Amino acid sequence: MPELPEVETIARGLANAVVGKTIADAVVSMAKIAVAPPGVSFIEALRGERIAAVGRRGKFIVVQLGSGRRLTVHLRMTGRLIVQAPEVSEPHPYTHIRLTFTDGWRLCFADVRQFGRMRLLAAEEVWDADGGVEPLSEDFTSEAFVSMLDGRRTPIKTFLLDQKHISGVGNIYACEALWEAGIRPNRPAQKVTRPARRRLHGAIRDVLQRSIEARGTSVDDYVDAEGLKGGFQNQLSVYGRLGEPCNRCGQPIMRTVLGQRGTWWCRGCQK
DNA sequence: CTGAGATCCTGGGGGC
DNA sequence: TGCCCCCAGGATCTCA
Repeated sequence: MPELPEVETIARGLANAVVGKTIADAVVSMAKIAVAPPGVSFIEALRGERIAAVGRRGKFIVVQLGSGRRLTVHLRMTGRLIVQAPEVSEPHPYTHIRLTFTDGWRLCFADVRQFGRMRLLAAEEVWDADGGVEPLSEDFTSEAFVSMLDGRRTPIKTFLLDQKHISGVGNIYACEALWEAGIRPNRPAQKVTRPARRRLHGAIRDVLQRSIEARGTSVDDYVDAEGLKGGFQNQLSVYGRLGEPCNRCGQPIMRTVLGQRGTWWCRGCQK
């Protein structure tokens, strides 16, 4: 499941690989995956577009095009972006969209479960009005986070997963940050003490930053745009570690369900 | 504001 | 061994 660190890693790799290239042609083999503004043909609009830049917003990869239009990509659980050299002939399995550049290189969007989307935006289209704060930006201050939790009765972990509040945190990093801060995932957000909120704020930033440095977490089969696995799975403290001893207190890691999501935590040191 | 439940999909795991 | 059933999971939507 690509979350902020994985999406950041992919975006950086993609920037290296495709910025400056010009799209010669696009092939869409599953229509629902490729979304365009009303009356605009996804394929026609992309022909001749130059890739100006590649960035990230929350869990979205944002491709800036020469015309001022943008392409946003959300990978959901199993989506992948693959850069292929001209000499690679066999298509990647489950490829639904393929962009071919004028130099013969290709960018493929593949997705087993078909939940991901590639969306073409009009030049001035506002698309992330509801998006939350970027947790690694300067706007995400400790004070801002502390007050965000006031009056929220929802479990703290559910709060962290809501992209309207904080953009880019998913299941893995919500679990890890709560462990690092020593907070029980089902604690109502408003009941988290102020010192604990400050610890959590630091833990979110720390865990995301460390994962970016490790090029993300490869559980299931996540790989970046260059086909490389991440390394943060070796640093996970709770996620996916049911029954294993806690690194901090030795108690076995628990798994419960919160907001219909698997949740891993330690009864010994998360209060 | 909040939570519950449905929806979208398919590979793979569990059960028999 | 083989087959069927069922479920995970991010975002979004409806309903209570």
